[in-house]
Amino acid sequence: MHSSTITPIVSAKERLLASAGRLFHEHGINATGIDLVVRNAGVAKASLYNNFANKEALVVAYLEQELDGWIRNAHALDNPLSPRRERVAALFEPLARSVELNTFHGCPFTNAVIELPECAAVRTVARDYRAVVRTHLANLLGADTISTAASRLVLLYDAAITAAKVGRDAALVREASTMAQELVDA
Amino acid sequence: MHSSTITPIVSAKERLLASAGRLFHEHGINATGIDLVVRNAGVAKASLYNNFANKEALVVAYLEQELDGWIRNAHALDNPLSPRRERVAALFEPLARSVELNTFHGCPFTNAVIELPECAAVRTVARDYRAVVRTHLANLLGADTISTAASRLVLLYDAAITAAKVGRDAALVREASTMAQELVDA
DNA sequence: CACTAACTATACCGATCGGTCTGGTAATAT
DNA sequence: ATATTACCAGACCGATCGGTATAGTTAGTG
Repeated sequence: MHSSTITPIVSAKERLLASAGRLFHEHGINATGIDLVVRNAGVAKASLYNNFANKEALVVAYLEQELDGWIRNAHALDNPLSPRRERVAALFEPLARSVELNTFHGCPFTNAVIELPECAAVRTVARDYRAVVRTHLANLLGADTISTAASRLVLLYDAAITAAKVGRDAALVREASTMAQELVDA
Repeated sequence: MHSSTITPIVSAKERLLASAGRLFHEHGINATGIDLVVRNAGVAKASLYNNFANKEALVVAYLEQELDGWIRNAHALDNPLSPRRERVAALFEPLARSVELNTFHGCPFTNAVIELPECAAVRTVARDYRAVVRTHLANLLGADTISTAASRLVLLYDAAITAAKVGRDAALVREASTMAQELVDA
């Protein structure tokens, strides 16, 4: 097989995921109807249901895409040769910036858990995401990582996101960054 | 005037707010339809629209009620004569407990901001809430409060809530509590 | 060529949403 | 006695939701 059909330059599935990624993240999952996702993707409604069982499956695929994006972004921002405090700052500073630009729409996983509190599949991806963040932050601390320190970094990252989303306070985000930097330097 | 009508033991408005408080908080705002709120309150639908302009007004009233509740609860938990670290613990520990009991449904204000991201009135109450929390935590730090320390306590409280809601991790909530206790003791 | 597979376009479905309207009851105020 | 006020019960409305069905198009494959 390996892509037997040439089909459009990008497949309907890819267009749908791109559309869902934009709309779900910017306007929320419940506020984004299937029809809008389809129209925005420039795709037929049937193509959605050929590629995804239902809206929930699309949401899960969207979240998995976001998780993948988080990982790639975190690696792109990270320079393992830099001092630890700079590696921390590189992770937090874009958050503060997007608050200032009013482009921050919250953590996709937190948002999804709150919007669909009874959806087990959403909780699963959210759990995966949190494990990934924890691992990334632990690596950043180095081989001598104490479990407690990694937990504290996770908490500060959580805090920064809430300060950004609900508080819309870039200074508060930077204060969280400062705390995290103090932590990794200790 | 001052309560000229004796009417039912509790007014329709009170019953509606009690119903909305339970349902919005436990199942989410968007997932809770008007009809359910009305039925659960044991009240006529018209009574809802006699007391509130629309669902959004009911949501705002619900949030104002939650803010009032937060303040009263915070004062009830707080003993100004206790050491600072104990006063901090008293605020965080119930959070950890409710995670263990699986009764934690998240911060009503954060949830509302995420569920209704374009509702200005919701953002206003959320802002009020955050100001109240900050003031309470600053008082807890004492008269010699540095602004930075109060910000850090706010961040740790935000962190504990996310750890509780998304992570469902009571240990993580207690780690946030420990960080906050270290902060107020310094 | 015939076949299949992915796709588009759109009509349609039942359910549910927020909100309105009608009509009736009970108690207070004048 | 009569208005007024607060309430209840429930039919009803248009809009929108997630999801299905129909029918036709396009392009690569044996």
